[in-house]
Amino acid sequence: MPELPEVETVVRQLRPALRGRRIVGGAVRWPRTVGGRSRAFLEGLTGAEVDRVERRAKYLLFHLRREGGAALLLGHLRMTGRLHVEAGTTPPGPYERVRLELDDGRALLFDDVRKFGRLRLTTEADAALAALGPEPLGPSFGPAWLARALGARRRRLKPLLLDQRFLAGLGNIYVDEALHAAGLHPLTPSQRVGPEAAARLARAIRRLLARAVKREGSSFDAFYRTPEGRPGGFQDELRVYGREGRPCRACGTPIERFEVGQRGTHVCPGCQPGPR
DNA sequence: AGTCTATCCTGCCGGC
DNA sequence: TGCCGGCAGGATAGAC
Repeated sequence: MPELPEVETVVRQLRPALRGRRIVGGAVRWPRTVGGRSRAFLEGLTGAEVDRVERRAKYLLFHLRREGGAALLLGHLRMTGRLHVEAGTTPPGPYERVRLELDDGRALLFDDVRKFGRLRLTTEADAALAALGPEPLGPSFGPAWLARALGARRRRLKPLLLDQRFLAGLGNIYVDEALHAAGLHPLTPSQRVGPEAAARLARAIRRLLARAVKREGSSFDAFYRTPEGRPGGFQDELRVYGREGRPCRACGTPIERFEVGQRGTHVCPGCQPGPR
């Protein structure tokens, strides 16, 4: 599933192909992907020039220059979304939901098997962006911030770390991996995590994400591919996610899987002693 | 304030 | 072999 490292990979690969390009037309094959108003969506985009391509949490930000002023095309891949640039003559695949034609004869394609992904035309003041927590690879996140933030909440670690308003960019895979790397159990109440453990967790999160970006993300199933069509490489380095019943690479204890907040959760009982 | 449930979707897998 | 129920999962809304 696309989380921060996967989205960062997509942004990095799309950036050179899109910067300076003008959108000359397009087609919406599944209106809900763009919020239901396909006509307004395409009219708002046609003629716009892509200024910058950036990432914020798991969102892709396409900053646009238009005659009527600046705008923002906001993308979210959710579970199975895929954005890639292909020749404009590429026939639509079975899961193509949106296509934006570019002035160089190519096209930006949005494929999405499960149709949860979204493209939305908005502005930089979008409420969804304003509500996000800090970037785990950014300057405001670190051991001190995390220790204070965990103490200020009374929630179990896993749902809290998945909450994008608390910290933006982690998903199910990297939360499980970060908690294992820090030796923390997902059910631990956040206010019971001391400064030392919080520092360990903060460092684990940064190290993990940076490494995963380097490996172009994790391709755990058939869904995630980079825009250039390659699978990521970080799945080879996963220590708990998807490894139920197999021995922990650190201590040999079989990895266990259970539900936390309706999420498949993986722990090593040896490395991550339970709370209480 | 925090937790739980349902919703959106489809492909895939296990059971029969 | 084939049908079918259940599951996975990011974000969000609403109930408790």
